[in-house]
Amino acid sequence: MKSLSARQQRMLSFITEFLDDQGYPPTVRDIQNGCDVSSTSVVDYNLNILQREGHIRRAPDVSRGIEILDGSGRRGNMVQVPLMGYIAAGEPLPIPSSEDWAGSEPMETLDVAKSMLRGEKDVYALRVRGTSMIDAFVDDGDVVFVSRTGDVRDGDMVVAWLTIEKEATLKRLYREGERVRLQPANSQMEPIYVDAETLQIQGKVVAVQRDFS
Amino acid sequence: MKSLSARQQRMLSFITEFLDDQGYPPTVRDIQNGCDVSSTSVVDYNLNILQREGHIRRAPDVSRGIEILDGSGRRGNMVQVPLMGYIAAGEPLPIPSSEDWAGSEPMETLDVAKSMLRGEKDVYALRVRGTSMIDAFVDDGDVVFVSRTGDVRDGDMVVAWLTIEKEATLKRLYREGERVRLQPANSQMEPIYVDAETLQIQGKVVAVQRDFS
DNA sequence: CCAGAGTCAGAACATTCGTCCTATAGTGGT
DNA sequence: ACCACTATAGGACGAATGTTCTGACTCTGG
Repeated sequence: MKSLSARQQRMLSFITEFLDDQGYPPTVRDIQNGCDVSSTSVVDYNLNILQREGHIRRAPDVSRGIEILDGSGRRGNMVQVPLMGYIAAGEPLPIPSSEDWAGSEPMETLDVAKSMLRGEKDVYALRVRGTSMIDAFVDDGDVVFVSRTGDVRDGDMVVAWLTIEKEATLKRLYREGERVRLQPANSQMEPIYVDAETLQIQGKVVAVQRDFS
Repeated sequence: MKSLSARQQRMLSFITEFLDDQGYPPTVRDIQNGCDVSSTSVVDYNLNILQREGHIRRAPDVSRGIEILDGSGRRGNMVQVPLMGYIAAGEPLPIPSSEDWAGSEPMETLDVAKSMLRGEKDVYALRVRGTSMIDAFVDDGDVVFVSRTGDVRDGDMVVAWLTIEKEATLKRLYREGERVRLQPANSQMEPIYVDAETLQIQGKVVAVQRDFS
């Protein structure tokens, strides 16, 4: 990939800014004016180079048919994740079944980059209340992102609901025959063992996020 | 704000999907075909309603001049944060001065939602190596987002470099006259006190993120 | 039943806009 | 000097596209 000329770099950043400002791409003549080019043919010429080098994609015969490929701040790279409620030891978990959730009212959502979700689908978020998740390095106020996927493998960090103790907790899960070993993320703490019957897995933890005010 | 007719809702979601797929907005005739409308004038008519109700913004006489206003998955809501390197106790910190950094090579970047950065500017990211940050609830492999802003107030979580011990650490900072109190986030651990001279503040911690593989 | 508002169809019109043709410099290689 | 290649201009053609005009259909309230 060759390096871009000054004019080409200027055009590329102009297109990006124009897109951020206006919400739609610029025309050839917009670029011509914005970058002090004296002819539309020069813009066309350099746009083709930008396309050849993989920076943009052009749709032929389509006005404003420019798509920016690099710089991943693109629209499709963001997802809105529903914040379903709180998770705390001793409190019942909001159990978001897919159907329930599809028809439910629009609730608070969090914007996150798709890359943060590791390609997991069907993700929701829970805010941690209290310091009961300390053994998973999760503090009061943190947000955990949970994937509802059924595919939970040994060693995954899961949201577990202990039906007897009536406690929600974040642990790494290992199936050991009849029983299940729940291993804290914090190596200084001991694992606990429970009967597989007394455990409900609410989902796999994909990411944790902590903000400071 | 009136509720939208079925056709208007269909048009709105069509525009959104078209934008995600193509990277640029649809034309009136694209919408006409995509939503099974028999005339461009009907599309124009309903687009004006969508604009009046605040869902889109139209630029007059501009092809594809449609900007989607609601739905926050918009391009401008994402930022690319440079991942500057590692932070670990005992290792020197990469010190990204603004000038240094502006001219430096393109490095790995992380996509994050703007909302996660709490409006902080001049943010970079560091990956935590080792378990030396446990007292800040930060584990090996976590990513911390740091704002280079000069505005650090008492109680803020900061990236501190102890020049004598040659250690990097994450602590809450309180200025107490000549000396500085560095308070771990973990309440079970004791604060440490250092001379203000032996401390370099590399920035304020804005957020922490942990991914599971 | 009628008036008026809201919605829709079809077509024509005037721009906007991508593309292409031609021409002029500059550069490096032979 | 000659040629190939790249970058730049100016302009013109034709397709793409927003806008507008006319007419019709439905529905509601009086």
